[in-house]
Amino acid sequence: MVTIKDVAAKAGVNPSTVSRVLKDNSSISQKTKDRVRKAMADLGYVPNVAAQMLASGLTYNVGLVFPPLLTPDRLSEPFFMQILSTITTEAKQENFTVSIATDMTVDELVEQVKLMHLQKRVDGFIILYSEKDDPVQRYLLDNDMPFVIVGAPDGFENEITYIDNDNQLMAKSAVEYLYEKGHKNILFVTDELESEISQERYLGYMKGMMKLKLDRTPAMLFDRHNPVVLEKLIETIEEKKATALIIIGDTVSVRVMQFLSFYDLKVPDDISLITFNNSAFSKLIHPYLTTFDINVANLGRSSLRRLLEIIKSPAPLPSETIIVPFTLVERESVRRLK
Amino acid sequence: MVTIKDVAAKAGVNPSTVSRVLKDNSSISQKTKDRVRKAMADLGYVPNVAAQMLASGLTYNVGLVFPPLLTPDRLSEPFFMQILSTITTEAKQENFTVSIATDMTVDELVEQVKLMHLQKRVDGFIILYSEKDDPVQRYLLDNDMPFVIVGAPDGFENEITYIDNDNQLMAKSAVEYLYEKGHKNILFVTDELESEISQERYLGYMKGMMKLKLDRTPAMLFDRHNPVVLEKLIETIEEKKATALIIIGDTVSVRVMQFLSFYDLKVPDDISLITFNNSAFSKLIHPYLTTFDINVANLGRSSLRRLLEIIKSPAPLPSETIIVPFTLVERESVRRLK
DNA sequence: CTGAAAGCGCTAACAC
DNA sequence: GTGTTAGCGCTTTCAG
Repeated sequence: MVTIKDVAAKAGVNPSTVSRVLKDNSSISQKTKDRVRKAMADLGYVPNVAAQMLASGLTYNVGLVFPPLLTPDRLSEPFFMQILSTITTEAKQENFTVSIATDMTVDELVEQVKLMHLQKRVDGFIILYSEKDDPVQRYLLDNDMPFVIVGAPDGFENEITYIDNDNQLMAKSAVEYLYEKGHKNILFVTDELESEISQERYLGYMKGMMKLKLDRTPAMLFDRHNPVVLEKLIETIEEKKATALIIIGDTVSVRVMQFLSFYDLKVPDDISLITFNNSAFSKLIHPYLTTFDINVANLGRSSLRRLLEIIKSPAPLPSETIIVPFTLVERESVRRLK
Repeated sequence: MVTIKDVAAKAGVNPSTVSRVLKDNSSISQKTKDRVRKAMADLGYVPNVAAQMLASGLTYNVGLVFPPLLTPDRLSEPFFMQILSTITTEAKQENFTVSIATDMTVDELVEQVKLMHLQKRVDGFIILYSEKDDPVQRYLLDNDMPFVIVGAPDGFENEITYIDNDNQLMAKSAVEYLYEKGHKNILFVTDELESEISQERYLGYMKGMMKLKLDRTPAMLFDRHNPVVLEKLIETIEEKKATALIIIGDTVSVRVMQFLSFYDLKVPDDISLITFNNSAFSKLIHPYLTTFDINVANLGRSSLRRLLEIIKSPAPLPSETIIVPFTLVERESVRRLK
């Protein structure tokens, strides 16, 4: 194995000089930098991270924390692989690597995170979910470990950095888009009401409807295992003469579409549909879904960038919320009303 | 930070003794082991991995290599998140962590793998795809880096350890299952013919049909962007009076189902459908799919276990192919013929 | 069965 | 600008 010493010998300098060149230290003359770099290249030198870690206390590794898998289906959402992939790619550019924490429950998750922290395996974390009173957040906060959260702020807004889309604005835009297409009787449909995402999007729907002076309806639940809820949805559609649905996400939309077909409601002929995420599901079957692209690549890139800034900053950085723009992808599920 | 020295002092022994206790070295008396362990617990000692790595050369970290994302949709398959999650969980049990390599092309991928290897960040790799003449495999082989592959053997069978299902047997079982249900005119449908998986499953179909003396049809392609291929599929179904389709996977099946509905063919009333993977897609819309569960948890566990054996073994271990059993999940897409 | 001591490869004051 | 010199925390011969 070729070490810093070999390089130093070959370049005729001291090991510490080589170390400085590695860090592109400004107090080394260009001339010796060139000489040392040449020696490195000639010898095929690659720094040993373990040694670097031990000496510097930095790991050049970040931890990526997935949501607890109580609902295993959740991980089937393409979002997670997408963001994993963009974060890893981005990290490579910065010479960082990525390690994973994933488990069934928050308790096991916090154990993993704790271990990674205590063993000094990572310099910081990116968390891919946000829950109130999350023990993982609590632990990292208590131990001054840098971290950012991808998702909707949910408490701690002033202590934690969040990276997210503007879900309210997105839902509001959905209303406006449908209105432009001639729709006025619009319903908001979701499969759960607790999450920040669902609440924010519902709020955006309300705002949009209010601004356009349209008749607002409380959020409709879609639970494929609950007949009364399903019944209620159909009733409301008829009663309100709804011509368009804003649905919480791609996956749910596919299910809703099939559900509607059981009642002979065709999308988009009888009813239009607009949704969020632009995942692989939106092009699974026809009609392909008109959907908001949440720009996962950008979410991933921003979260890693910001985390590295926090890690590298000597003084604690102020928390902030970073908003990533979205775009509307028009496909086949919305039709223009005359 | 509490170090091995603090523990040694507290327990009244030499640091090297503490180190030995950490490794559960057999030459330490039970008495001192107990004493040292108590000291560790009291002080809340956690070994510093960087120091361990540097001194021992081991990292207690494995690399997980995802397929190149030329076809980004591929990562939408729930398989990848599932196996990522089982491997990480399993690794934690063994006190290992997991790092990720994922990128757009094999060339970038091999760069990442190379870096992880040269920097000595990992002790070995698990590769989640197999391609002929894959540069990643080549590199690891050339550099004596331990690794295993999850997927179908595709060359190098004698040098590399594979973990996979028996895809031939699975497809053969599909034929037999359909036959029991009264089906005789059975077609095999896939979205691509090149991969080992698709070839193996097709071979299994052929074997099964042959054994039952049924009429075999060449593999049918399903390409949603190619009208002539689609046309051909429908023609063949009519011509052969097919009553059942064996389809390469869940995702494709959902698309095929919708395609069939355009021609007024209902599943399972007019035509039955059996498929593979048992991912979230198989319960996305009705009829829920009858599908083979490939037992991802087992694939993940076996691959990690085996990799650790290879890593820990002083002498090179013989390569082998590990077959993980599958199970059939009966749902709604196959009906019994009278 | 346990202790002593020499590193593992690199970093970071501190000199000059 | 560059060299000197202690370590970082742990492992691993080698003694005894």
